[in-house]
Amino acid sequence: MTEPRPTVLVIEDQPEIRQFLRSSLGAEGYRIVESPNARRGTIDAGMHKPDLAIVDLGLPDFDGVEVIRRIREWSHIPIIVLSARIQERSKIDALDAGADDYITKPFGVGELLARVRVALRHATRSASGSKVIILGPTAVDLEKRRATRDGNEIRLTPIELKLLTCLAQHLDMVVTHRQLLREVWGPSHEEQTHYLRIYMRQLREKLETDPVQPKHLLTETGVGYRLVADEG
Amino acid sequence: MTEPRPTVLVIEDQPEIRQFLRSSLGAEGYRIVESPNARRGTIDAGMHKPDLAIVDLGLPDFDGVEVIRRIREWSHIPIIVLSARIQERSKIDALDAGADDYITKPFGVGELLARVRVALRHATRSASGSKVIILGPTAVDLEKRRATRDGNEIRLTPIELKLLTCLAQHLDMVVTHRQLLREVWGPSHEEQTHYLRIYMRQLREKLETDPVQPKHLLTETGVGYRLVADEG
DNA sequence: CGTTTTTTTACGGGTTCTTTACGGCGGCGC
DNA sequence: GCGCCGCCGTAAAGAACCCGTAAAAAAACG
Repeated sequence: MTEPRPTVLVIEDQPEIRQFLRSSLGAEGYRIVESPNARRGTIDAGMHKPDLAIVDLGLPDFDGVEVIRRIREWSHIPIIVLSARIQERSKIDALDAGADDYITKPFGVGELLARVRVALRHATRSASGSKVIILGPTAVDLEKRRATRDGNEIRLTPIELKLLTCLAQHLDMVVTHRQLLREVWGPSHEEQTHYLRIYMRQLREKLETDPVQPKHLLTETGVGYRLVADEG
Repeated sequence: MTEPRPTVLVIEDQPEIRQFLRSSLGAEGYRIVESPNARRGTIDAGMHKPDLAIVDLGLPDFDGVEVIRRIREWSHIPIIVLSARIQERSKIDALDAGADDYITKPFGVGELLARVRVALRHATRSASGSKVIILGPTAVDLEKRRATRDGNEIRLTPIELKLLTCLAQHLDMVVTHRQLLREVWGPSHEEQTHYLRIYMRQLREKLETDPVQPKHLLTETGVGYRLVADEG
């Protein structure tokens, strides 16, 4: 809207993938800044102040997770992680470190652009929104701790609300199991992922039209959960 | 409106955020006073007598919650808390200490200005206008410390009135157990939640049409209570 | 001294949280 | 292809917690 050309920083060592990203994103009108390694990446992030960063995890000099940590020390821009299937573990580490989303190689143009759009939209939305999220027939006001469905009030327990808040703060983005458990139950319960299964079901029961095929409270197998809201 | 230029005190250590606040609020015509740390912040608050204070929780010298306590010792100006911590814990602490609102980083201009407006409006209203709350058949005038039901006066004990006032100051919002106990009985009685149960029942008996199914004095299980008034 | 108000004590019922158990689905190795 | 295993969803029951209610004792008040 107001921004004519969002700037995307790409931190990636493999030339072919850089080429691919450059042409895909360039065709959509994004301005691209490329960094071939982690060191340059952190520097370029500070210099160019991009609107979005795409970071490969397998970098030659040091780990992509470290790049994310350093960027997160001073900036809240959305970060999308690029990972091979083998790096399942470090993918989750990256999300825990502050990344917002991930794409598993190999990937296509469509998926890439979709996630980039979502990430940028999230940035502008979280910047200028009152904290009311619309999920189909239900609306949740996190400030007032109240939820309505088709106009009628529905009751949310403290834990349900904490979970929802945590997911809403990373709207449209992935939140890992560890993150959720740490925020809601505390660091000592980081391993008890079955809590999440139970409460996600309850939340779906209360919020979703069809709890069996959720449209908003989505599960990212092996990683965490994602809350997708409607346009306001 | 009547005030030409409300003064906003910003207590924040990070220069970028100070810059952001200065430009955002300055463009709206507010006068800005900036303090880089907690110590200066409490001093500046006393010197400049601002109409509103924005306080970061993560300050270098001592905690933002402490700043709030010190300001609250002598002033009732609205205080908005700024924090990167998502934890529910510090949020509750800040509100308990006397903060009025809470913004989680990152945030945008729109959200900031909206909250500032709300806070200032709240302040001028509670300062000037005679505050009368309508709860179905009963009306409560907090200024005159009187309540009527269907026109006849009903007697409220001092504690009942304090509780009602405390809830009314955060109309439509949840007030935590601790907050209520602290305001009414003092900090040393923060644990005795059974006081609340007893007095809430008494209040409902006097105010509600059907005390068993309250329409205005609502309980938020595990958190606190909420007062909902009718539209005026 | 009598009345009003506050504090103390006790109990029952309801909600919420935790624990435990089972079945389905998909990947992965054999 | 087949069975194993990890991950997820579902269900239900037990425990823990919170809330409302009642009533008596203590304190404050005039």
